Amino acid sequence: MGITSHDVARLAGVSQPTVSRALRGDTRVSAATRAKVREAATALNYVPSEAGRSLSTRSTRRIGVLVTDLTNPFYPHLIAPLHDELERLDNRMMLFTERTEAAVAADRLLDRSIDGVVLATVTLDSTLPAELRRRDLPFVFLNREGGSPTSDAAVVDNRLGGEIAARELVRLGHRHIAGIFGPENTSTGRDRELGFRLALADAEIALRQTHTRHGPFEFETGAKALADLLETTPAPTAVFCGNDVIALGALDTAKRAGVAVPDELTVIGFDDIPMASWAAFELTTVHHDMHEMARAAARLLVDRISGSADSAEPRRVVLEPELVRRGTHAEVTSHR
Amino acid sequence: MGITSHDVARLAGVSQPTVSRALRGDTRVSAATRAKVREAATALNYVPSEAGRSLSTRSTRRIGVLVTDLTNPFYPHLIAPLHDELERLDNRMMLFTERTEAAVAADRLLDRSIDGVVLATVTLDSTLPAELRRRDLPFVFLNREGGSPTSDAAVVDNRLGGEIAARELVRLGHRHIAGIFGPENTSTGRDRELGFRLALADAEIALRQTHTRHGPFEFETGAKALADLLETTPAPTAVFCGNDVIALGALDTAKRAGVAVPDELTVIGFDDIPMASWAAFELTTVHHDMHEMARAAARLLVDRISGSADSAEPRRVVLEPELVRRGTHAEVTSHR
DNA sequence: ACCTCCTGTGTATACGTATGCACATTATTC
DNA sequence: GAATAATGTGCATACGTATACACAGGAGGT
Repeated sequence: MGITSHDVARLAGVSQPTVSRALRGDTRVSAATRAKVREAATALNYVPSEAGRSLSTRSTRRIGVLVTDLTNPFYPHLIAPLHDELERLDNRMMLFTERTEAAVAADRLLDRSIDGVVLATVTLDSTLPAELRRRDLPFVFLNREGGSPTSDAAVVDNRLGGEIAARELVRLGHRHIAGIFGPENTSTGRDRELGFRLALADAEIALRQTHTRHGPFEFETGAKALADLLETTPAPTAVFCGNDVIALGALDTAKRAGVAVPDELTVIGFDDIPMASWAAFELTTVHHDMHEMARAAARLLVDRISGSADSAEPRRVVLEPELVRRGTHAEVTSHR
Repeated sequence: MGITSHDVARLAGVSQPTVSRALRGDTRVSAATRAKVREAATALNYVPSEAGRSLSTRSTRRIGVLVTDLTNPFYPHLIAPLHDELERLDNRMMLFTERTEAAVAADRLLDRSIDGVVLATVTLDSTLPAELRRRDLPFVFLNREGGSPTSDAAVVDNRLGGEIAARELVRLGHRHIAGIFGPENTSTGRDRELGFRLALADAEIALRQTHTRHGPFEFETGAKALADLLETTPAPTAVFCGNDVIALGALDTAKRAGVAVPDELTVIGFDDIPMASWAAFELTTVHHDMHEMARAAARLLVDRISGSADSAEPRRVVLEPELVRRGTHAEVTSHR
């Protein structure tokens, strides 16, 4: 059935350990033997068994990636570069898309089939980070952070991003401002809202309770929330959305309701996913380098696993956001 | 470090094999012993080693999924239900997003770390299916098929889908018709084009060479191709796109070029991804049940692996497409 | 009381690779 | 030319789990 190193050894006329050494580039093996072994291995189409190797080396070169919802257009743009960087570092990616993140999932992570975990959609109240730490399974936060600050993480300066959005709205003369924020139990949701509120407060602009909504970072959140907000008086002239996907939902509702963007309503998003620049949207948004963030997370984790980040203090990579002005923002023309 | 079944055995005062039997629900183990073992396992937070189990059982309950590009909005909607169905069948998903699909990738698949493969972006000329068959690694085609017809597959009736699109354009009175098709070396690209051409021919409408483009199933393909097509004379009054993502690219160009859809140009897509129904697009498209297709692929593969599809002939699940009329189609009003 | 059968558990071993250690062979040194 | 060092390879074993098989002990039958 499966070709093993013993088969290769027999054909090459050497012992099994010599096969292992020859193929792994052990310098103590002679050139002649190495050639013989390589030849035999090729002839038999030998591929080393991953399970055997893992059992022996106690390392799998496999990384678990936890995401709640793949169909959210945001995550693929995080996962793709993450995958590529992990491959570059000679690790394979194992994707877990769990709605639950419960104890059930934990066993999947703790069966020693992965060397570490990338947490991309953790909530602030999740017990998973603590559990992983307790079991000595290395992990890194990507995009979102957990409650405990003593972990490796690759994130954006979300608070600054919120401030940037707020300052732009102020600059454009908006006074009736609304916010459709992400979940309060995520670091991204919380920090973007915090920065936004602080900068508005600095400009002495109130963010009314009635102009505030929260929800998951999904299209439907923006769609429903804006429908609500359009009913309020005074109607907001601008709305800041917790991320681009929410903003796209808001734009959808605006279009259906016949509200002109940006003439009657300014919309600002967060993330600058590729769709934001499509002609159908031309979304003004807070940009950051998602690819670099994902790659940084991969590097942090692999460093941690290899121990070159030797039980050192946690390392954080924080990216700078910046505003990208496109077509969904405008100065206030008339407001009563 | 890691807790093993030996540790559990010692604590429970039994032998290691008894631990294995007790935890796996072997009926020959007494209730009392089972309880003791369970208790010890819980106390120690024991999680069985995946590598040890795989080595012993020669099965990993892990499925490889091959996709070229995750950031293409189409694939997440295939991968999400695939993941869920695999989990439901007690298998884990291992994602491989390879630009290459070369021999490099093959070793990843052949190291016995997966029990089977879902091929979601195979080309007709790929040698991978033959290689997998040669190594006795079960696989299933999802969405696209390879050249060899003797494999399990879950696909759409793409030819019928192409015919449906063509008939609709004919019905609407279009005579100057264009096509932006997918790659000719994919079954989806080829069959949709074939069906489209056949149905047009039935209506005695010519599809001019100058009104035909091919390219990867990407946004840019549609965007660039439509820019080209708008330069031709007579300009097409309708364009059929190989899939929705291409169609969205075409809509993007139409919008930028000031071409009114559907008044001046009818656009029809394929797949009916969720974005197609967004207000920004309202894309008329050929719908099929992507979720069911993905789930079917998962079931076919798992059946094949478990051997209940005992070396039987290949099984194909073919889904029926149907037209969904939204806002990007219209009758021809004036044409010279 | 003997034999048989069944139930439950332990013993031995397989799965495939990697590595510490011993050892044989050859090269090096004085 | 003998002692020593360097080089290359094999032997034994570990990694953690699952399973074929042996076997002890008790139940049931006559």
